Amino acid sequence: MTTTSGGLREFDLLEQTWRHVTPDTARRLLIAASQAFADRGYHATTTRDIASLAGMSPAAVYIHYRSKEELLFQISKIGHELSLAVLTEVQGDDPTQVLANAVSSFARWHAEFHNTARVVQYELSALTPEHHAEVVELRRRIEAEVRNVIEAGVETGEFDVPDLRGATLAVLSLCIDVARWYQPGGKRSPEQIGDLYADLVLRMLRPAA
Amino acid sequence: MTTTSGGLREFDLLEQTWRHVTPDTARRLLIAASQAFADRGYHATTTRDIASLAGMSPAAVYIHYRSKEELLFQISKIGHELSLAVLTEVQGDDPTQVLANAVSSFARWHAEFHNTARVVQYELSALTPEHHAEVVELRRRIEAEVRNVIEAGVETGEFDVPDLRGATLAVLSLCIDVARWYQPGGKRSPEQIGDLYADLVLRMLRPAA
DNA sequence: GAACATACTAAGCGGTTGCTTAGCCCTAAG
DNA sequence: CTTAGGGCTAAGCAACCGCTTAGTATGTTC
Repeated sequence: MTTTSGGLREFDLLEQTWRHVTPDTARRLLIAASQAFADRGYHATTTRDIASLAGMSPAAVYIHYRSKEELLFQISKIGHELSLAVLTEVQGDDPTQVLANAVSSFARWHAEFHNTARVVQYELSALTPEHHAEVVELRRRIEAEVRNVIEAGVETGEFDVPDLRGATLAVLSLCIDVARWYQPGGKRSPEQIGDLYADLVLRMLRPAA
Repeated sequence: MTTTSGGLREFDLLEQTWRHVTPDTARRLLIAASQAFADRGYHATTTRDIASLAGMSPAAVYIHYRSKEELLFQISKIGHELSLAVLTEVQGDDPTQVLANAVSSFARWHAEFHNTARVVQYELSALTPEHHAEVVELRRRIEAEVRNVIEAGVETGEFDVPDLRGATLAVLSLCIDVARWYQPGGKRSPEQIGDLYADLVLRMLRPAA
């Protein structure tokens, strides 16, 4: 049973994202770090902030993670994998349905899990070159997933796009940017944002009259 | 005469944005700061980085600016004003033309001046509450400018949108996110991005067949 | 040429950073 | 009861942070 209180609801969503991380203390540190990184940014967050949010001493961080950057990498990697999974799990009878579900789910994910999404989308440059490369490969697969759905719709004649890669870029960009402007207390729920965006994207790709 | 070399071309664009700032040294510091803030982020940039990029000693910063945050505020304020001006200067015979020009120019600005645009879009939370409020007012005017154009098109029947504020949000979001993914060496020029996006947005808002 | 103003630098201050060290507490096997 | 080991903390280290102070070089005014 989840509560409806703002702060606790936020915490529940973070718990949901990181539920597979063990042991318990390592998970609490990841949750604290993703909260802090999303709120203040990676560089503005101190290891003392993270430890304090997790209710521990500053030194406790280094029992479970080698460095502050390793904490960022875990969040970024798992976050990318989750957002990719959201896309690969999408179903539908035809490209129109599949794309509508993909956009709806992907945009909704960036709203609902905007904390994780912000770290995923805006802290790439703080990763070490090796970790950055690993994450870029996941991003390539996310882009390919969306491009393939649009391409399938072009082949059936359901979509009409002048520039496949350009359209893919725009669709992804639209969904990703939700993480920037979304606010939990706002007038649109994550579900409503997903519906709105699925509709707008289908309008954008439909053939002319 | 501008050079075609990457690094110098970038510097020319920054010069163009800040050409009204005087004295000379204050402008050089602003250019250095916007370069560094865009590349590494505000919090990851030190005042020594900025001074060094401007070819001066760390103390020189404080002759022209009260603090590092004041440097950020100047960049953010002027940047917001410039991007608002891009929208207000747009012309056209009908809402369709005006919106196409607005989207084309606004998206193009976020590509061409992606350095400034990144500071404008991603460092809001590093401003003091007073400076933040001042900049939020400019953002409100930017949103209103786009919303009014779309509304005008809905009234003439040129556009068909199920949700005016939702459509405005999506159009703005699309253009703003250009600053995140644009890379100077990429295969699309700022002009091409502007054209692509104007086309996609008009497709999104056109009435059904 | 004396007096002043402006633009800058060298040096450094107090505080904070990521991270380490040394040791304590608790559990559990021998 | 002893001993070993993992999880944690108190204390602190070296480096770095934003910013200040004291002083120097240069040009201008009378």
